[in-house]
Amino acid sequence: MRKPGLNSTRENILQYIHGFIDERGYSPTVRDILKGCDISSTAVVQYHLDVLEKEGRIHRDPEIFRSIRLSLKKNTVLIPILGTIAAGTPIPVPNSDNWSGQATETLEIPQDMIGNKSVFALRVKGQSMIDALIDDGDIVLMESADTAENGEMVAVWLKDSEEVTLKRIYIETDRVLLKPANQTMKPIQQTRDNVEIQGKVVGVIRKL
Amino acid sequence: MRKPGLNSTRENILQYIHGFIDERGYSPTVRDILKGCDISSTAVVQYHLDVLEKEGRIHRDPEIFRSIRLSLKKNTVLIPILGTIAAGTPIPVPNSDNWSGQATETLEIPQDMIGNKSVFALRVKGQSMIDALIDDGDIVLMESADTAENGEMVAVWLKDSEEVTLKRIYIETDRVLLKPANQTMKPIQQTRDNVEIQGKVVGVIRKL
DNA sequence: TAAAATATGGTACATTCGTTCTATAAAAGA
DNA sequence: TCTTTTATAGAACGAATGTACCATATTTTA
Repeated sequence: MRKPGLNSTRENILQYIHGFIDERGYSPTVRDILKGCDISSTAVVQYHLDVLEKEGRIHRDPEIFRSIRLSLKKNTVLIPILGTIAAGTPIPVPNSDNWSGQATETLEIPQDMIGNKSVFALRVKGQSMIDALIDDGDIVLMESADTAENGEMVAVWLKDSEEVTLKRIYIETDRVLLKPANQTMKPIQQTRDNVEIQGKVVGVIRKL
Repeated sequence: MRKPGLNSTRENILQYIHGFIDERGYSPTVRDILKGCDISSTAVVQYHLDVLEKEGRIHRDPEIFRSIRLSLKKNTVLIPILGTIAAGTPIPVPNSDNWSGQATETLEIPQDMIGNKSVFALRVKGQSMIDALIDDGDIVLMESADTAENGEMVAVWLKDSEEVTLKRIYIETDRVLLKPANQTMKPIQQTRDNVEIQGKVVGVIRKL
């Protein structure tokens, strides 16, 4: 067989459909694909479309012209707003159960803001994050994680004071430095076993 | 003539097309519209489609089935990032000339973040806006305006110090109060003729 | 190597569907 | 009222297009 997923005719067709829709705003016909992919018979196109549909990568409606739809997402993504974060609140970690469509509220954001990462959103309540330049009512986009690179903005759970706060993290050998985003404010020190990373902050959205 | 824009056949058609695309993912044919809008001749549909296209509300490609596209925006909008704002920089006000496609960079944001307002974006340089919880690199969404309601976040040009700053504005009889978004910081007073409103801030986006 | 699965080609039918032509009615402007 | 514009109607032509049938090549599996 040909290269499993790469340069095969079928991947070409898929890519062609994608580009066609992108450019023209509607789907190509069998014969558009035929020309666009240098195929010499409509039956071949039909054959590959049948396979692609069985694989769930496209949808078609029988006997309806230009009805091909890609199963790909668009360039915007629906993010579930899982809840509220405030000082003293642990972050509700999303698991595959409570995830699907059950978030009472969602937020549509451009896909390039989050890349491929699995992201959820939290509404910030109160001014407790204000030293990270995050105000009451702001929405933070979070990626769940329990580790982080130095300098990343993370949500950390401080065990002794029992609160969550957003800070830039710098892990050193014997301690952890938590710096507010606001450079005029001083970093705080924590012992390594007192901080528990809950997630990385990948974005902030403020509607006024 | 019928009600100018409301319940006319043409508006029905437009709404039907919108719903059809939303639901099926491709455009209706002339005959789909015929059935969906209780019209008894394809020529009538054709006639209204011709008018709609002349009005610029739809696009079609001749002799291509299901090629109707709505001129409506999707639920995301491309915002031009017109430039950079920093302390001391006046805001470049967009006029119809420099607007079209010439902004070197654009930002795709959800349409419900700005409603119907005409909005542009500025990248914030430096920490000069940090007391308004706006950091270096943040993008502010602005609506040009030279007046504002009390309590709105506005970009104001301070004549004496020759700088732009983002603050909440409260106009009183004899003076203007400018409050940072950060409630722990004190407001500053200005005489009314020293402040010049450049625009309203309608959103903040921070990518991390 | 034989058989089965997968991929490619050629052709043609039947429907779908954009378009056009003509006629008539209703509304607006003069 | 007469004319012009706008809207509705019926029908039909012909091109666009999904689909089916058959044959053949290529690759995989046994």
